[in-house]
Amino acid sequence: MTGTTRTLRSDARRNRELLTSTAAELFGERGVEVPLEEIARRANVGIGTLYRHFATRDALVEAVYRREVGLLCDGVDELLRDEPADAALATWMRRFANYVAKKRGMAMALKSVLGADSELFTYSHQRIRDALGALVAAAADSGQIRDDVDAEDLLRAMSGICMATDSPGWADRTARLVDLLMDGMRYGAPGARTAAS
Amino acid sequence: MTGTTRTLRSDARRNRELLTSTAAELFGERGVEVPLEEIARRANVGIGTLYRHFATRDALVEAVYRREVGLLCDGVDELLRDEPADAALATWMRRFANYVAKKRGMAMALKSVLGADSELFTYSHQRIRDALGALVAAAADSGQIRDDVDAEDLLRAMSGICMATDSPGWADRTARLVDLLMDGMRYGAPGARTAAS
DNA sequence: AACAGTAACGGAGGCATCCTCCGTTTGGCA
DNA sequence: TGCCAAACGGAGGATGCCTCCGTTACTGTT
Repeated sequence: MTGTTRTLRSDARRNRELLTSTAAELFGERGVEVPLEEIARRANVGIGTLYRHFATRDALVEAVYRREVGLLCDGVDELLRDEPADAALATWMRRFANYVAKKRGMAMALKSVLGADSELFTYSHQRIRDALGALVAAAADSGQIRDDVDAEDLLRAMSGICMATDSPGWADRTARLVDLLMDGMRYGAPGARTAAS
Repeated sequence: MTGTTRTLRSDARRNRELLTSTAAELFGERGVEVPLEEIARRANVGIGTLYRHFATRDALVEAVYRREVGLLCDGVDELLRDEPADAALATWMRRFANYVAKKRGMAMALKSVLGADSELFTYSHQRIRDALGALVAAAADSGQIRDDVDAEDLLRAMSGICMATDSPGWADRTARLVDLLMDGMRYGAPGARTAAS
């Protein structure tokens, strides 16, 4: 019924993927203004192919953005497999901060085109909130943090922390703030390990 | 000592002014993406002149932004001369909302280039806060609103109101909210006129 | 395995915009 | 009045955008 999902031919799917990942690289290296021709060249496809998949620059930026949010959020499972839940939570928060720092330019480019209330933002907010929610739940379940931490609140706090990722020394400041949050969440948790002291 | 203020030759000053006002017009009509050549043409100057005054598009956008903030804030005096202080305050808040609605694209363009913490934003925030402060003080002095209204708080409220200036019906909603704020400020004021009922 | 048929590809080329460069003009001072 | 640095204007080279159409190669069929 939805119909939209007409299966792509294999080469088309490959090229599309190739284009978004290449674009992600280049956007990261040199900002959203890189010539589309260069993206196509680096991905070893013709410029025509790029335009068929992404009719406008914004469409490409949007696709890249979606992909990045996806990668960030999909990382959660692996993280939870590899470290204790509280460490995983801390790692992910740091990763999130880095992500925001790197992608700022892209987010701005998007906003200027879509208006802050578009479906894309609702989607990515939800996506991120869920990832964070999973981490918080896991850490709370294992008793490593308190069980009254709300993911939405935590996300808001993170946004605040990430506001100033261009001022000098932001990396350190961010790290300290993340630690602070972690300590706050560990305080009074069943599993005891009350940080520092 | 500051040196920067080397006096411009009269024709240069005239052209510079002409360029910013023309650019303001065109940005308003068709967004920040208008060809620079067109701006130059409409201002009756050569493209070279435009580039001499504004080395990059961003420099021009910034100049226009500064100018607009200036105009908005300078309007306060006239407003206070022409209407009672509380009406002036209301008018200005409405004007502010309109301004934000119109200039959103421009602000976004700037942000994506400057980072949210640049001097420009500090400056314009201060400028706006002062304008609002003057209006609030005047209205409080004349007893038309309470005297415990903080301009900074009011500005924050306005920002909130202006967040959604692209959703349908924003104009009406904004007007109602401004009225609401005004009523709130009038409530319990010495000069009595407690709105509605 | 050979064969459509069609989805997808590639890139030349036309068009728009950017921005530099330099010959010409002009305001302002002595 | 005459000088000259400051300012002007716009031609043109460089770059990037995007369309269009001839070519390539998946995929389902016999």
